[in-house]
Amino acid sequence: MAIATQDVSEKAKPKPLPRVRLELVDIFGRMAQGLSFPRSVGEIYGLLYLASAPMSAPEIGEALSISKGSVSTGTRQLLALGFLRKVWLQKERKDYFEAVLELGDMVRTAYDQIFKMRAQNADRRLTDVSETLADEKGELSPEEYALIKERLARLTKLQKRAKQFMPLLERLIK
Amino acid sequence: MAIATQDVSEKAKPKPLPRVRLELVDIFGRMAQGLSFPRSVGEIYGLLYLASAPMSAPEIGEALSISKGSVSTGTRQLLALGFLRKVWLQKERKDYFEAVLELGDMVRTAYDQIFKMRAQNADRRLTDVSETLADEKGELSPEEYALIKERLARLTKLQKRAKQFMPLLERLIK
DNA sequence: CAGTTTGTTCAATTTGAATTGAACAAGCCG
DNA sequence: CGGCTTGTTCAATTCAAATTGAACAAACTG
Repeated sequence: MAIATQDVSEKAKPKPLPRVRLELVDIFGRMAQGLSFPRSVGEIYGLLYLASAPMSAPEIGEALSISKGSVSTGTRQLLALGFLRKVWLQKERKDYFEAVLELGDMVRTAYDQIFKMRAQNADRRLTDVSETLADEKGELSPEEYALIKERLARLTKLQKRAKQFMPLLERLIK
Repeated sequence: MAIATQDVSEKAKPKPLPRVRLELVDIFGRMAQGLSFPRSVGEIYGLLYLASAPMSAPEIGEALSISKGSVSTGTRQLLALGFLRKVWLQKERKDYFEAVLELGDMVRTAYDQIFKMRAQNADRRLTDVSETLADEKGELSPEEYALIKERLARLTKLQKRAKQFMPLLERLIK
């Protein structure tokens, strides 16, 4: 009877992650939080970023001790953002995931999706306010009307500048 | 006996805000959330942005129906970020606040405080990970070591680019 | 087909941040 | 001084987002 140097149980060989990987998981987890994504989303990416082979959802859940549900929603988000790729490994039926390493591209995507959309939104809402002001003109004292008008104009100007700025920024990023 | 057309109670004449102002309060509130600040902080700024005169803390609380505590912490944060100014109005003993309208300047401040600080942080942490990798070299298979090393190098490169990028961005902003 | 594994969805729970409100400190006024 | 107003701090509460876990669906396996 051979001396078992390691637990060689039938299926699970969870083999703890090396510290480097744990640290990167943590870093990306925090980074995600900072960008107001769920921490777990960042952790998944951090885990896969240093993986030497694609990992399956159950493996990911195991390694990070998070639930099936979280892995499922987390990977979905990351796929949608283009941070992860699905990989069909041999004739396995499981899904496998790998990190997209080209983070530069991702920055661009994020910029387009988040920043640009927000700018548009802000634009629309600011227009709405100006309309409201026009509607209310009668109910406001002339002084108040003038003051508000001036300040809204300020905001609009600022926004115009921001808009001019964006293509420049885009060129730099790309 | 004159007919009271309005409630002329002894002290509080809360006079509801015009719709324009409410809308801007809402916009700035949401914007704050988007930038992961407390909504109330954005609302306070939005309120003051269209105020025709400085407002006291109790007035702010009243207008937004938020508590003394929130007003106190909110104004503190906004003052710290430079979005608000304290104004000593005549010989009043209350503090009065007014919005700093130069939002362009504020963008600069925010950039310095938030973005720059984050970049530094990421930097430090990435260095730490590389050190950990060096420590662990012995415990990793040569292949894994090589792979991790390569990927960390990628991140470091990305970060260098980001760093080079920053002064450019700064020049554009200023 | 029954049994197993994988993955999704959603209601319940947990967790963490924002907000409240009460206790306290400080300044002013009669 | 005693009462009144203002402002801060902090513990308790509330609220929203993230996470879990259970129920379900789908795909494969013997």
